[in-house]
Amino acid sequence: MLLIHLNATDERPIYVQIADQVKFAVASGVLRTGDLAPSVRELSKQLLVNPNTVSRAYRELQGEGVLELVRGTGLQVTSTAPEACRTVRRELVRSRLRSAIEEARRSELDPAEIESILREEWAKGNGRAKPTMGGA
Amino acid sequence: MLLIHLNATDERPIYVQIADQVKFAVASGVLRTGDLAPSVRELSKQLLVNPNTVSRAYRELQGEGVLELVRGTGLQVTSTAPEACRTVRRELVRSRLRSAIEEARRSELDPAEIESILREEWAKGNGRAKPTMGGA
Amino acid sequence: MLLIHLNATDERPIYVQIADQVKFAVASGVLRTGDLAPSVRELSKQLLVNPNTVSRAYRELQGEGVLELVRGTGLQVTSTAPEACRTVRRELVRSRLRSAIEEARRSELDPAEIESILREEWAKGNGRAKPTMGGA
Amino acid sequence: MLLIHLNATDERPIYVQIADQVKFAVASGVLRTGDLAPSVRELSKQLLVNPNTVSRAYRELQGEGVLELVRGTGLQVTSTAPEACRTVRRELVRSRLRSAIEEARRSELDPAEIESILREEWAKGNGRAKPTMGGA
DNA sequence: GTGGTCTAGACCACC
DNA sequence: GTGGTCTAGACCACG
Repeated sequence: MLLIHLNATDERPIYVQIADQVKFAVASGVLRTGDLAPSVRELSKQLLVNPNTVSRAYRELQGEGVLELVRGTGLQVTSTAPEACRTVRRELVRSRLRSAIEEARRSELDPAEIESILREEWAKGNGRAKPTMGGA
Repeated sequence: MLLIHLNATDERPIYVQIADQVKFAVASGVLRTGDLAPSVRELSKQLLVNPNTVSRAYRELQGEGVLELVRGTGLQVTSTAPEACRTVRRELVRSRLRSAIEEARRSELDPAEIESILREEWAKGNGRAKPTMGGA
Repeated sequence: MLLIHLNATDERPIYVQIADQVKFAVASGVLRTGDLAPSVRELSKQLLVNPNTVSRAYRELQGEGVLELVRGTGLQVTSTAPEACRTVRRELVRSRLRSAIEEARRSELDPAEIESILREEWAKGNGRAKPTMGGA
Repeated sequence: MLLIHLNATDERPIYVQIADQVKFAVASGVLRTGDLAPSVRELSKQLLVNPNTVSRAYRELQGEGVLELVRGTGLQVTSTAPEACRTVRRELVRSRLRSAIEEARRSELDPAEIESILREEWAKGNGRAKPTMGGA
């Protein structure tokens, strides 16, 4: 079962958050070609969100060729989706990181300080096995 | 004289961009306690923006205690602003970076790959004088 | 349904009157946590006021944590609002009374006379059920 | 020498605060018929206020017959001023108290609570010799 | 349907 | 000159 977590403080539209997470699920193999996405009703109930919102997320995903409608059955992950989502995922991640970094630069905060923040935040979520960034 | 530059591609509202840049100016000492912010009319002319929009930015800044109204004179940088703006700036930068990094993790992209993206993007904007991140 | 009454003779801006009355409504339980404030358009129609004016009142209320935006739905009374509004109301009332009294004192009018004015004005609006102030 | 104290948090225009306090000074005998009001320059220096502001206060006072221009000398307290100011003072005090009380009522705060606030605030500034309000 | 943003322009009070 | 308030109305994103 697909787990999607909405972040109320996230300023991005809910439907974008949903669509992105579906893409992530496809990229990481949680959803595979031929799998059905959760029904609009089910997911909307689970997320306590208006069905229109889920619907819109799915519409976007159809537009991007990630899901396709199989009449009488539901929305199925396409055969091209996994590959595409892996690429998309990389670019999504990159673009968000880039824009955050760019904005940090625009703030005219001391670059050294930005870098130290970056290191701290990156280190935070890493188990002791992965403290590579920043080295020594 | 305070230089503010609007970025049309920036998705944030104009008034937020203005307010943030004023805060950054205060944080970096370009505007000091007691200085007057550029007048609403002047700044609106300079930015080719409606006076109401500038006004709104300034109102937010009053609400945050960065500016205070001196009747008939203009909006003055408060005595508490510089310190506050420095903190705010740091936290603003940190929180944006953090949320981008958190989402990257949620994407279940290989952490090593995230780290490499991070390094690349950070390196991009740095002159050759500052290639420290990532170390040796 | 929330009843708001604008007072043309009141020197305070319309948007402040609206915001205050919403706070009072929350304080007195007419609006409860989770309730939606009247929509901007609806209230603006009811009060014969520009939607922007209502909007501004609501924006202040968001800034004070009384209302929060539920995207596509409306503005909801927050969980912390009722308690906060009760406190705010009390302090608002107190501070207005205090400053009026302080100024009365600064006028060097005979204190006995001030007190008699106070009693008169307080008595004015009280039904016969509440003539307690000033004792006997 | 006339002591005037401006209250920055007071929302009333500065010129009104000045004019009112001059009237209070006349009412209480600090300034008497024939006395000269402090010069515009002197008072503006003392209050750290724009001379125009003092000027405007004096203009109002001339309009109300409290001061009159004696050419080459300054602004003199008129013969009718003391009597007039005593009346005006009473009405000023009353009207501010009244409007504060009216607003308290509009807040729908429990009247008993308003009354208790009123008593507290009134008691605050009274020496032990004058705890009359509210009786026992 | 909801609110948010922005423009244009009027009017006012204050200094 | 300064900012504040308000109106009128357009456009957009979200649900």
